[in-house]
Parts: sequence; structure tokens; C-alpha cells
Amino acid sequence: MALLRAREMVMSRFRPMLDAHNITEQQWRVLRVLDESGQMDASQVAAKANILSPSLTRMIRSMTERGLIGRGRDDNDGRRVMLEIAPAGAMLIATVSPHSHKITQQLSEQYGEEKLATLLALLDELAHLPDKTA
Amino acid sequence: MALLRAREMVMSRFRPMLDAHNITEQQWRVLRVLDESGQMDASQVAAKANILSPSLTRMIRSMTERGLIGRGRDDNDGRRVMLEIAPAGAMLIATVSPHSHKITQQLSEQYGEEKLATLLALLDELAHLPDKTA
DNA sequence: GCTATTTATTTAACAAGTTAATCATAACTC
DNA sequence: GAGTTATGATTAACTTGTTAAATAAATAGC
Repeated sequence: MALLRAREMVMSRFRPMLDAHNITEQQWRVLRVLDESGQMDASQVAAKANILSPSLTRMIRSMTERGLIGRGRDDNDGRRVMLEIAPAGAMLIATVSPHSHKITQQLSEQYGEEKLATLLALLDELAHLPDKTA
Repeated sequence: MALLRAREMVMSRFRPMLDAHNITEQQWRVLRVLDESGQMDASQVAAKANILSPSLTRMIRSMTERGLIGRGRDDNDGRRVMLEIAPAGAMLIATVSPHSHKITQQLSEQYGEEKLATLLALLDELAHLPDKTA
């Protein structure tokens, strides 16, 4: 699949950075979502970070242990788990973001900014195709 | 990542088909590679199917047990493991291929054939960007 | 108010991604 | 030709993807 190979390429640029800070690609996505959107319940985080809830449940455990995120129950709905970024997580974001942006920019320049914009638009359209039952 | 979401969409169309035949997406890729290219050593298969060798090693065990593929050593190089498609695998390919093509075609029509061609070209180009050290 | 149904999360079980380490065989050097 | 290095595959350990089942809390009907 062309999508796979392209993703491989992109991630190979970012992996060294993430490895240097001992976090996985998925943990990075969760941190970014929480950093951008503040407190959110687990389902929303999973949707925004494209992670399935069972995976997220597992990640919550290790990430709270490392002090990257905080976790609590929703007062109004005892089922919901509320997540928020914790100090260590915020610091990590602050440390890594400049690197991340630099890598993104390099990639964009090397590939071509217009092409990238076109590609992103096409991907977005594909991702939002109405379900099979046309 | 836009690539992730797009891939999710595409695979959601194919997953029911694969589930119905009890094979994973990766097994399907291995079978297709072996069906198209005949006998090949494990490294080549891994590269063509975008699967890492440790994953392939695990898959070989279960797939040979199910009679989907055959496995043997290379006579000229005792390190290499040669793989080929086995009868059950060929039959599965023959059974599933029509479905697969139909799904692909539906998707292509729904998305737009020209757009799809553009997208594939862009993805291919991205996947083949020279390594970071420009 | 109490059961039945939905909804959010978790657990379980298995397949695969990922990195590092190990093992076996080739190829190379002297 | 013995010792070293390089290469292909495997194993190990950990994380995540994926589906199905189980839990727990909220909502709906009666």
C-alpha cells in the first residue's frame, strides 16, 4: 500500500527525535492532543489521536506513572475518564516541539510546499469518504 | 496524521473481506507478493510487503501451519529462507481477488479516478524522498 | 422506584510493529 | 585453512492494533 510506504518515510524522520526522549509515536500524539485541547475525556483523546480505546487504556497507565499525564473521573458522569497533561508532559512538549517543527519544515521544503498541501487535501478527502453503503 | 486517517478509511473497506477468510491484512500482503512474484527469499518478501523480518518470521510459522505458504532453505546459501505460495494460499488468492478488485473499483469510483492517480503519484514520490541527510 | 437498555471504559487474547541481541552461515583476510 | 567480519534469520521483550467480552455507570420505560 502506497499509504503505508509514505507513512514509513515520514515517520523515519521523526523516530530519532521520539526515541531520544523515550516516547512512542502514539504517546507523542496523545501528548499533543492534550496540550492543544486541555482537559478531555478518554474517548475524545482516542478519536483525536487515532488510537483505539483499549490501546489508550494501556497507555494511560504507563504515562501517568511517568508523570506525563493526569487522570481523574468526571464528576457529572462516573463512567468518563478525564485526562489532562501533567507537568512532565508539558515540559516534554516544550522541549521537543522546536525539533518537531524543524523536521516538518525540512520535509516540507524537500518535498515541496504546494505538493504537500495538495497531498494533505487529497488525504483528508479520502479519510472523509462516506461509509461504503453509498 | 493525515496518512493514518486515510489508511484507516481504506482498510475499513477491506477488513470485512479479510476477516471473512480469517487472514490479517499483513498475511494478505504476503500472499499477494508470493502470488505475483513466485519463489522469493524472506528478506525480499518482507521488503515488498512492507513487513519487518521479525514479524515475517512469526507469520511464516502460522502460515505454513495453515498450508498457505511453503518454506525451504536456499541450496546455494544456507542462511536464506525461500518462500513460495502453497495450494491453499493460491486458492485463497483466487477466491478473494474478485472481491478485492470490486472493492478497489468502488473506492476508485467514489473518490474519483483522476484524484486517485494523483494521490498515488504524490504518495509514491513522498515515499521515495532521499534520506534526510540532504 | 426498578428493571432494561445504552454508553464509557476496561480486560483479555492474539497478531504485528519495533529495537536489540543471538545464531548460523557466507565471505573475506591473512 | 583458521579467525574475523558481514549477512540473513530468529528470538526476546515491550508496545500497540484489533476484536470480543466484561464492568460499571447513566438513561429510558414502565
